[in-house]
Amino acid sequence: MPRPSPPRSWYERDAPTVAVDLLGKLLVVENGGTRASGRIVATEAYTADDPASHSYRGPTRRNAVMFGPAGHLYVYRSYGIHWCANVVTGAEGDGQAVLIRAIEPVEALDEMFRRRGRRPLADGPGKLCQALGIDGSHDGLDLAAPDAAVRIVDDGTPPPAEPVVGPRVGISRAVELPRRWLT
DNA sequence: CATACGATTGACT
DNA sequence: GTCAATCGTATGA
Repeated sequence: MPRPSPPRSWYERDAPTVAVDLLGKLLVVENGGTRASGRIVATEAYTADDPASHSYRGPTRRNAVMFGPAGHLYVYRSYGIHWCANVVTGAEGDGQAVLIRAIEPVEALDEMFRRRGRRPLADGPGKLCQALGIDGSHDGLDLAAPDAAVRIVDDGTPPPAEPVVGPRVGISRAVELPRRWLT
């Protein structure tokens, strides 16, 4: 039997460590009676000492969840248009999170296409939130709760033996920091 | 109060 | 390759 959902302590490690361990896990969302999921294939770690991180300048109303306990979902609006989902990591008050950058669709592909209206389905942080139906109402959700609408699931698929460290994208500061991982 | 801008995406040259 | 969409947030007057 796969371990359905990692315990909170799994999320309480540093963001770069959790970012690598998230690769290969399933991101599962239950919405209006339907269950959609995808395998996480790209992540990026953000810490408070990173000028590109929302937490760099301390807690604000938007990033409050980042400074809360690990294992919660930090969802923010990007460019006034898209939603992006992060997993909060580290100790409470650290301001760490891992951005889910891409998934490979696994369950409910038709539902994803219905939500997206086009392909590709989920190869970017905004696209995967649209495909899975993640929005601002999920901000602060506890991923470690057994009955949570959004969960991280370990289905036994091993993580990549050697995750690739890729260049950071979509940001204008600290582009050189090796914090983005791909399978 | 004013305003510049973004952890993106999609359309277009 | 370039660029607009679109609006909440952060920052400074």
